[in-house]
Amino acid sequence: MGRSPCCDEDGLKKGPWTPEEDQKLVQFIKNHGHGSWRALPKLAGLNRCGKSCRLRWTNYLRPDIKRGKFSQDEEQTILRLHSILGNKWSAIATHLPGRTDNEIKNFWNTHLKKKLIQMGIDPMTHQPRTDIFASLPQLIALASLKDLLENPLQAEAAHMAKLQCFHFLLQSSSMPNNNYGGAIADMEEATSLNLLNSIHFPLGNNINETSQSQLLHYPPPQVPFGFQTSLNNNEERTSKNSVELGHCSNFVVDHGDNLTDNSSSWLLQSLETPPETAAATLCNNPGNASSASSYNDTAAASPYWSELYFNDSIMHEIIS
DNA sequence: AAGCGCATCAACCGCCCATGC
DNA sequence: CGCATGGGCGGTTGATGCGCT
Repeated sequence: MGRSPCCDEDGLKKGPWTPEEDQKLVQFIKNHGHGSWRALPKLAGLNRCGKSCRLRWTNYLRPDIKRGKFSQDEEQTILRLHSILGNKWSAIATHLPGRTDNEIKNFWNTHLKKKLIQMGIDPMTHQPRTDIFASLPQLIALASLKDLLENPLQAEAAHMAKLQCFHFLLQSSSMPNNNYGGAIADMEEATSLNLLNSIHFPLGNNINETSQSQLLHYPPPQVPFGFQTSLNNNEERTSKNSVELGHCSNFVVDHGDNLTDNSSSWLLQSLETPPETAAATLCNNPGNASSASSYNDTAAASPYWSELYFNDSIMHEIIS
Protein backbone atom coordinates (compact mmCIF):
# COMPACT_ATOMS: atom_id res chain seq x y z
CA MET A 1 0.00 0.00 0.00
CA GLY A 2 0.95 3.60 0.02
CA ARG A 3 1.94 5.71 -2.82
CA SER A 4 5.33 6.21 -4.25
CA PRO A 5 7.08 9.39 -3.24
CA CYS A 6 6.78 12.21 -5.71
CA CYS A 7 10.51 12.82 -5.61
CA ASP A 8 11.87 9.35 -6.15
CA GLU A 9 12.87 9.90 -9.72
CA ASP A 10 16.59 9.88 -10.26
CA GLY A 11 18.33 13.02 -11.21
CA LEU A 12 16.03 15.45 -9.44
CA LYS A 13 17.92 18.02 -7.50
CA LYS A 14 17.65 18.27 -3.73
CA GLY A 15 19.04 20.64 -1.20
CA PRO A 16 19.25 24.40 -1.07
CA TRP A 17 17.71 26.43 -3.86
CA THR A 18 19.86 28.66 -6.00
CA PRO A 19 18.81 32.21 -6.88
CA GLU A 20 18.39 31.08 -10.50
CA GLU A 21 15.95 28.36 -9.48
CA ASP A 22 14.05 30.80 -7.30
CA GLN A 23 13.85 33.21 -10.20
CA LYS A 24 12.48 30.52 -12.51
CA LEU A 25 9.88 29.41 -10.03
CA VAL A 26 8.70 32.92 -9.20
CA GLN A 27 8.56 33.91 -12.84
CA PHE A 28 6.58 30.82 -13.81
CA ILE A 29 4.03 31.18 -11.03
CA LYS A 30 3.69 34.89 -11.73
CA ASN A 31 2.86 34.11 -15.34
CA HIS A 32 0.87 30.91 -15.07
CA GLY A 33 -0.03 30.26 -11.45
CA HIS A 34 1.18 27.07 -9.91
CA GLY A 35 -1.55 24.80 -11.30
CA SER A 36 -0.54 21.21 -10.75
CA TRP A 37 2.55 21.15 -8.59
CA ARG A 38 3.62 17.85 -10.04
CA ALA A 39 3.57 19.23 -13.56
CA LEU A 40 5.08 22.57 -12.65
CA PRO A 41 8.80 21.74 -12.51
CA LYS A 42 8.95 20.50 -16.10
CA LEU A 43 6.92 23.40 -17.37
CA ALA A 44 9.07 25.86 -15.46
CA GLY A 45 12.32 24.20 -16.50
CA LEU A 46 13.26 23.14 -13.00
CA ASN A 47 15.00 19.92 -12.13
CA ARG A 48 13.06 19.62 -8.89
CA CYS A 49 10.07 17.63 -7.73
CA GLY A 50 6.72 19.35 -7.43
CA LYS A 51 6.65 19.01 -3.73
CA SER A 52 9.96 20.76 -3.36
CA CYS A 53 8.67 23.59 -5.55
CA ARG A 54 5.50 23.93 -3.50
CA LEU A 55 7.46 24.08 -0.26
CA ARG A 56 9.89 26.61 -1.62
CA TRP A 57 7.05 28.78 -2.82
CA THR A 58 4.85 28.58 0.26
CA ASN A 59 7.64 28.89 2.80
CA TYR A 60 9.97 31.32 1.15
CA LEU A 61 9.09 32.87 -2.18
CA ARG A 62 5.47 33.87 -1.73
CA PRO A 63 5.27 37.66 -2.00
CA ASP A 64 3.23 38.08 1.18
CA ILE A 65 5.76 36.36 3.40
CA LYS A 66 6.77 38.39 6.41
CA ARG A 67 10.31 37.71 7.47
CA GLY A 68 12.33 38.69 10.49
CA LYS A 69 11.93 38.32 14.19
CA PHE A 70 8.59 37.52 15.73
CA SER A 71 7.05 40.40 17.63
CA GLN A 72 5.87 40.13 21.21
CA ASP A 73 2.29 40.09 19.96
CA GLU A 74 2.99 37.29 17.56
CA GLU A 75 4.75 35.33 20.28
CA GLN A 76 1.79 35.68 22.60
CA THR A 77 -0.61 34.73 19.84
CA ILE A 78 1.36 31.58 19.13
CA LEU A 79 1.42 30.64 22.79
CA ARG A 80 -2.29 31.21 23.18
CA LEU A 81 -3.22 29.36 20.01
CA HIS A 82 -0.86 26.50 20.77
CA SER A 83 -2.47 26.04 24.15
CA ILE A 84 -5.77 25.62 22.32
CA LEU A 85 -4.81 23.95 19.06
CA GLY A 86 -1.63 22.08 19.93
CA ASN A 87 0.83 21.43 17.10
CA LYS A 88 -1.59 22.52 14.40
CA TRP A 89 0.93 24.81 12.82
CA SER A 90 -1.05 25.51 9.71
CA ALA A 91 -4.08 26.46 11.80
CA ILE A 92 -1.93 28.70 13.94
CA ALA A 93 -0.37 30.23 10.85
CA THR A 94 -3.78 31.35 9.57
CA HIS A 95 -3.93 33.75 12.52
CA LEU A 96 -0.51 35.21 11.81
CA PRO A 97 -0.59 36.94 8.44
CA GLY A 98 2.62 36.55 6.52
CA ARG A 99 3.97 33.79 8.71
CA THR A 100 4.26 30.23 7.48
CA ASP A 101 3.52 27.11 9.45
CA ASN A 102 7.13 26.06 9.01
CA GLU A 103 8.43 29.31 10.41
CA ILE A 104 6.09 29.14 13.38
CA LYS A 105 7.03 25.54 13.99
CA ASN A 106 10.72 26.41 13.96
CA PHE A 107 10.17 29.38 16.25
CA TRP A 108 8.26 27.18 18.64
CA ASN A 109 10.86 24.45 18.68
CA THR A 110 13.85 26.74 19.04
CA HIS A 111 12.51 29.48 21.31
CA LEU A 112 9.11 29.15 22.86
CA LYS A 113 9.35 25.53 23.91
CA LYS A 114 12.59 26.20 25.71
CA LYS A 115 11.19 29.24 27.42
CA LEU A 116 8.23 27.32 28.73
CA ILE A 117 10.42 24.49 29.94
CA GLN A 118 12.68 26.96 31.73
CA MET A 119 9.61 28.35 33.41
CA GLY A 120 8.60 24.90 34.57
CA ILE A 121 5.67 24.68 32.19
CA ASP A 122 5.05 21.62 30.10
CA PRO A 123 5.09 22.94 26.52
CA MET A 124 2.63 20.34 25.34
CA THR A 125 -0.01 20.67 28.00
CA HIS A 126 0.72 24.27 29.03
CA GLN A 127 0.33 23.01 32.55
CA PRO A 128 2.91 23.45 35.27
CA ARG A 129 5.25 20.54 35.47
CA THR A 130 5.05 18.82 38.83
CA ASP A 131 7.80 16.31 38.35
CA ILE A 132 10.96 16.55 40.34
CA PHE A 133 13.08 17.69 37.45
CA ALA A 134 10.93 20.71 36.88
CA SER A 135 11.42 21.59 40.53
CA LEU A 136 15.17 21.21 40.47
CA PRO A 137 16.01 24.84 39.68
CA GLN A 138 13.81 25.99 42.53
CA LEU A 139 15.24 23.36 44.84
CA ILE A 140 18.77 24.39 44.01
CA ALA A 141 17.93 28.05 44.44
CA LEU A 142 16.28 27.38 47.75
CA ALA A 143 19.14 25.23 48.98
CA SER A 144 21.49 28.05 48.08
CA LEU A 145 19.23 30.47 49.88
CA LYS A 146 19.41 28.51 53.08
CA ASP A 147 23.18 28.34 52.84
CA LEU A 148 23.28 32.04 52.40
CA LEU A 149 20.97 32.69 55.28
CA GLU A 150 23.12 30.55 57.52
CA ASN A 151 26.22 32.53 56.68
CA PRO A 152 26.07 36.00 58.27
CA LEU A 153 29.11 37.11 56.31
CA GLN A 154 27.10 37.03 53.15
CA ALA A 155 24.27 39.20 54.24
CA GLU A 156 24.14 41.14 51.03
CA ALA A 157 23.99 38.02 48.91
CA ALA A 158 21.36 36.61 51.21
CA HIS A 159 19.28 39.71 50.78
CA MET A 160 19.39 39.34 47.04
CA ALA A 161 18.55 35.67 47.32
CA LYS A 162 15.56 36.51 49.45
CA LEU A 163 14.33 38.82 46.77
CA GLN A 164 14.90 36.15 44.18
CA CYS A 165 12.93 33.68 46.21
CA PHE A 166 10.06 36.09 46.49
CA HIS A 167 10.24 36.85 42.84
CA PHE A 168 9.83 33.16 42.23
CA LEU A 169 6.81 33.11 44.49
CA LEU A 170 5.37 35.93 42.47
CA GLN A 171 5.91 34.10 39.25
CA SER A 172 4.47 30.94 40.67
CA SER A 173 1.37 32.59 41.94
CA SER A 174 0.68 34.33 38.69
CA MET A 175 0.80 31.18 36.57
CA PRO A 176 -2.60 30.23 35.27
CA ASN A 177 -3.20 26.73 34.09
CA ASN A 178 -3.92 26.63 30.43
CA ASN A 179 -5.83 29.82 30.87
CA TYR A 180 -4.54 31.90 28.02
CA GLY A 181 -8.05 32.78 27.02
CA GLY A 182 -8.52 36.48 26.57
CA ALA A 183 -5.66 38.87 26.56
CA ILE A 184 -2.29 37.82 27.71
CA ALA A 185 -0.98 41.08 28.95
CA ASP A 186 2.61 41.96 29.53
CA MET A 187 3.70 41.55 33.04
CA GLU A 188 3.19 44.95 34.47
CA GLU A 189 4.20 46.37 37.74
CA ALA A 190 0.62 46.97 38.66
CA THR A 191 -0.18 43.31 38.33
CA SER A 192 2.80 42.34 40.35
CA LEU A 193 1.97 44.87 43.01
CA ASN A 194 -1.53 43.52 43.22
CA LEU A 195 -0.06 40.10 43.71
CA LEU A 196 2.27 41.39 46.36
CA ASN A 197 -0.56 43.03 48.14
CA SER A 198 -2.60 39.90 47.93
CA ILE A 199 -0.07 38.13 50.08
CA HIS A 200 -0.94 38.53 53.72
CA PHE A 201 1.71 39.12 56.27
CA PRO A 202 -0.22 38.72 59.47
CA LEU A 203 2.55 40.03 61.63
CA GLY A 204 2.17 43.40 60.03
CA ASN A 205 5.43 42.84 58.28
CA ASN A 206 4.30 44.06 54.93
CA ILE A 207 6.86 44.57 52.29
CA ASN A 208 7.71 48.22 51.92
CA GLU A 209 7.82 50.18 48.71
CA THR A 210 11.55 49.97 48.34
CA SER A 211 11.49 46.24 48.72
CA GLN A 212 8.58 46.03 46.35
CA SER A 213 10.50 47.94 43.80
CA GLN A 214 13.55 45.79 44.27
CA LEU A 215 11.46 42.71 44.12
CA LEU A 216 9.80 43.70 40.91
CA HIS A 217 13.06 44.36 39.17
CA TYR A 218 15.29 41.71 40.55
CA PRO A 219 16.14 39.37 39.13
CA PRO A 220 15.35 40.39 35.55
CA PRO A 221 11.99 38.82 34.79
CA GLN A 222 12.34 35.37 33.39
CA VAL A 223 8.80 35.44 32.15
CA PRO A 224 9.01 36.53 28.53
CA PHE A 225 5.37 37.30 28.38
CA GLY A 226 2.93 38.20 31.04
CA PHE A 227 -0.10 36.42 32.26
CA GLN A 228 -3.26 38.18 33.11
CA THR A 229 -4.03 37.33 36.65
CA SER A 230 -7.27 37.69 38.47
CA LEU A 231 -5.70 38.58 41.73
CA ASN A 232 -7.19 41.38 43.68
CA ASN A 233 -6.93 43.23 46.92
CA ASN A 234 -10.27 42.26 48.26
CA GLU A 235 -10.04 41.89 51.97
CA GLU A 236 -12.90 39.41 52.00
CA ARG A 237 -11.41 36.09 51.19
CA THR A 238 -13.49 33.02 50.83
CA SER A 239 -12.21 29.67 51.81
CA LYS A 240 -12.76 28.51 48.25
CA ASN A 241 -10.38 31.00 46.78
CA SER A 242 -7.87 31.34 49.53
CA VAL A 243 -5.30 28.73 50.16
CA GLU A 244 -3.51 28.72 53.41
CA LEU A 245 -0.11 27.18 53.32
CA GLY A 246 -0.36 25.16 56.45
CA HIS A 247 -0.12 26.39 59.97
CA CYS A 248 3.41 27.58 59.94
CA SER A 249 3.58 30.60 57.77
CA ASN A 250 0.06 32.00 57.96
CA PHE A 251 0.72 32.91 54.41
CA VAL A 252 -2.33 33.39 52.25
CA VAL A 253 -2.52 33.91 48.54
CA ASP A 254 -5.77 35.17 47.22
CA HIS A 255 -6.84 33.94 43.82
CA GLY A 256 -9.85 36.09 43.29
CA ASP A 257 -13.31 34.86 42.62
CA ASN A 258 -13.20 33.77 39.06
CA LEU A 259 -10.64 31.06 39.15
CA THR A 260 -11.85 27.54 39.12
CA ASP A 261 -10.57 24.85 41.39
CA ASN A 262 -8.58 23.65 38.46
CA SER A 263 -6.72 26.88 38.07
CA SER A 264 -5.09 27.49 41.37
CA SER A 265 -1.55 28.65 41.24
CA TRP A 266 1.37 26.70 39.98
CA LEU A 267 3.05 26.63 43.33
CA LEU A 268 -0.02 25.65 45.19
CA GLN A 269 -1.14 23.07 42.70
CA SER A 270 2.11 21.24 43.10
CA LEU A 271 1.37 20.86 46.74
CA GLU A 272 -1.27 18.26 46.34
CA THR A 273 -1.02 16.88 49.81
CA PRO A 274 -3.87 18.29 51.91
CA PRO A 275 -2.58 21.33 53.75
CA GLU A 276 -3.09 19.84 57.16
CA THR A 277 -1.08 16.78 56.28
CA ALA A 278 1.59 18.52 54.34
CA ALA A 279 2.00 21.36 56.74
CA ALA A 280 2.01 19.16 59.77
CA THR A 281 4.51 16.81 58.24
CA LEU A 282 6.71 19.46 56.85
CA CYS A 283 6.64 21.98 59.62
CA ASN A 284 6.64 19.77 62.60
CA ASN A 285 8.94 17.11 61.22
CA PRO A 286 10.99 18.73 58.55
CA GLY A 287 13.51 15.96 58.68
CA ASN A 288 10.89 13.30 58.41
CA ALA A 289 9.09 14.35 55.29
CA SER A 290 9.48 11.19 53.33
CA SER A 291 6.12 9.53 53.08
CA ALA A 292 4.79 8.75 49.65
CA SER A 293 3.25 11.71 47.91
CA SER A 294 4.40 13.94 45.14
CA TYR A 295 4.92 16.70 47.59
CA ASN A 296 6.81 14.66 50.07
CA ASP A 297 8.88 13.18 47.34
CA THR A 298 9.94 16.67 46.54
CA ALA A 299 10.60 17.36 50.17
CA ALA A 300 12.60 14.21 50.46
CA ALA A 301 14.68 15.19 47.48
CA SER A 302 15.71 18.35 49.24
CA PRO A 303 15.77 18.54 53.01
CA TYR A 304 15.60 22.31 52.68
CA TRP A 305 12.50 22.52 50.61
CA SER A 306 9.89 22.21 53.29
CA GLU A 307 11.77 24.27 55.79
CA LEU A 308 12.34 27.11 53.42
CA TYR A 309 8.81 27.32 52.27
CA PHE A 310 7.03 26.87 55.50
CA ASN A 311 9.32 27.64 58.33
CA ASP A 312 8.16 30.82 60.00
CA SER A 313 11.60 32.08 60.72
CA ILE A 314 12.62 31.75 57.11
CA MET A 315 9.46 33.43 55.87
CA HIS A 316 9.97 36.26 58.31
CA GLU A 317 13.55 36.57 57.17
CA ILE A 318 12.34 36.84 53.63
CA ILE A 319 9.74 39.47 54.25
CA SER A 320 11.68 41.52 56.75
C1' DA B 1 43.82 30.25 14.60
C1' DA B 2 41.67 25.91 15.14
C1' DG B 3 38.45 22.91 17.07
C1' DC B 4 34.31 22.04 19.25
C1' DG B 5 29.53 22.42 20.63
C1' DC B 6 25.28 24.60 20.22
C1' DA B 7 21.46 27.18 17.96
C1' DT B 8 18.96 28.15 13.99
C1' DC B 9 16.16 27.30 10.08
C1' DA B 10 15.49 25.77 5.23
C1' DA B 11 14.39 21.70 3.26
C1' DC B 12 13.15 16.94 3.16
C1' DC B 13 10.45 12.81 4.51
C1' DG B 14 6.62 10.12 5.40
C1' DC B 15 2.02 9.95 6.53
C1' DC B 16 -2.81 11.37 6.09
C1' DC B 17 -6.88 13.06 3.86
C1' DA B 18 -9.75 14.57 0.04
C1' DT B 19 -11.01 13.83 -4.47
C1' DG B 20 -11.64 11.71 -8.91
C1' DC B 21 -12.17 7.75 -11.71
C1' DC C 1 -16.26 0.34 -3.16
C1' DG C 2 -11.48 0.35 -4.03
C1' DC C 3 -7.58 2.34 -5.88
C1' DA C 4 -4.61 6.15 -7.63
C1' DT C 5 -3.29 10.73 -7.29
C1' DG C 6 -2.42 15.40 -5.53
C1' DG C 7 -1.89 18.35 -1.90
C1' DG C 8 -1.15 19.40 2.87
C1' DC C 9 0.69 18.69 7.39
C1' DG C 10 3.80 17.69 11.25
C1' DG C 11 8.19 15.70 12.46
C1' DT C 12 12.94 15.43 11.54
C1' DT C 13 17.38 16.29 9.43
C1' DG C 14 21.47 18.52 8.07
C1' DA C 15 23.99 22.62 6.55
C1' DT C 16 25.45 26.77 8.29
C1' DG C 17 26.78 30.30 11.43
C1' DC C 18 28.25 31.78 15.80
C1' DG C 19 30.34 31.80 20.27
C1' DC C 20 33.41 29.78 23.42
C1' DT C 21 37.69 27.52 24.80
